[in-house]
Amino acid sequence: MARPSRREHLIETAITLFCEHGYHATGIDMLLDKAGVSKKTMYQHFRSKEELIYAALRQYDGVFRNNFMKAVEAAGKTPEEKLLAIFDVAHTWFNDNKFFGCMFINAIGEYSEKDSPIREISRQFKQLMWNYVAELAKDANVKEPEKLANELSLLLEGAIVTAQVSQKPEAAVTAKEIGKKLIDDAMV
Amino acid sequence: MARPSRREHLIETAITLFCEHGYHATGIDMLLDKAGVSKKTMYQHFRSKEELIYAALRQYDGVFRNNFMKAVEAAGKTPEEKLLAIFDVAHTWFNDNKFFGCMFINAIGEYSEKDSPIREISRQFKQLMWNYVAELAKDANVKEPEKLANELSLLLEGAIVTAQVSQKPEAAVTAKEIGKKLIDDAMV
DNA sequence: TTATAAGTAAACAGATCGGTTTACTTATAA
DNA sequence: TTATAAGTAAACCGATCTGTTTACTTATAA
Repeated sequence: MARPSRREHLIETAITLFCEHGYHATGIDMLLDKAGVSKKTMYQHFRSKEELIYAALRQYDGVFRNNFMKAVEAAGKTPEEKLLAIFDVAHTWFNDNKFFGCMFINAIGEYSEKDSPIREISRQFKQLMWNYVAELAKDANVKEPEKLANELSLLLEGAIVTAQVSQKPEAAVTAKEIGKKLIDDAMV
Repeated sequence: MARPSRREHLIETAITLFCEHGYHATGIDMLLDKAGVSKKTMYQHFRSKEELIYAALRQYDGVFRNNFMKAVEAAGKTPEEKLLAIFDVAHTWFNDNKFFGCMFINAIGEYSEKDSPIREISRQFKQLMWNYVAELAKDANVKEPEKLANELSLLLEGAIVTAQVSQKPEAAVTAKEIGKKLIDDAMV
């Protein structure tokens, strides 16, 4: 038994290393050493490194969005508050010393082939995040919820990259201020 | 002679490949094959692959900012127009079929060590871009030019990543609309 | 008890990595 | 003409890459 545990642990380790060092730079040997799992076991669970990358991205997709949404719901009561809380949650994220930017943005940088499954997963993740923002916007009864979702999503991306590249976690505050203006403008 | 030509050509090739495939995924052999330059010659010009990466980033830093600023100046007369033109220039960039996101953002994703020279060059590039936006903002006599520079820079980052990951070059339009609001609000 | 499934450690494979060296070929300028 | 600098092609190096295989060790459940 103990089957789910091994697989899970490999994915967890993979997420950690891919986040910090990137995908090509993370070797299988290093990963297995860190995970304390033998090579045979890994290749029993995943057919290739790419399969492990897919699994890691898929797992992270679910976990991240779940945590993110929970944190947003916890931080705001009304839909408007929740929309703004997005940036507070992001701020907390940026200040984590294990913050290395968005795993999916980083993945796209290393896999540029247009039909790559890795790109597809990343695109889907962003779509699902957008869906969530759009839902909140609809709940808030704003004029054009999808437009507002576009705007707030773009602000979030900008904050993530600014926090990552320019080492400015306070980019979340800038994004929040802009977001507040846009939400106010969009309120009926 | 012909010395500058070889070095330049290696850097040009490096920029192209690093942009499209990333840094770790681009092997020296592949690069040299594409450049039509022998290995010995390359290692005569650059002490290591990392040195070539530095040189490529530095070159791209200069060229990109020069082209970007020229395009912005050409597209707008008044400082306000120029501030908005940033997003038009970005839009054109996003629609280039050789658009693979920002070279520096992608670099950060592969090199996470805090004191890495690659990170430093990338941080500097973003700083210099910010400086330019801040200059334009000052010329436009807005209330808080540096705050506006923070905001517009963040919007630009957001647009770049959205165009790259979600394959939506029209993110530039979204960013421009938000930018217009912020500029208008900041006008004295 | 014993068959089975899942694990480990480690050798191995072939390719590729970054980087060096050797032998030969230009081109140029004194 | 000839010394020099810069180039090429290709062999070579040790390390590392992804992935496979072998031999042995658990743990579990019939």
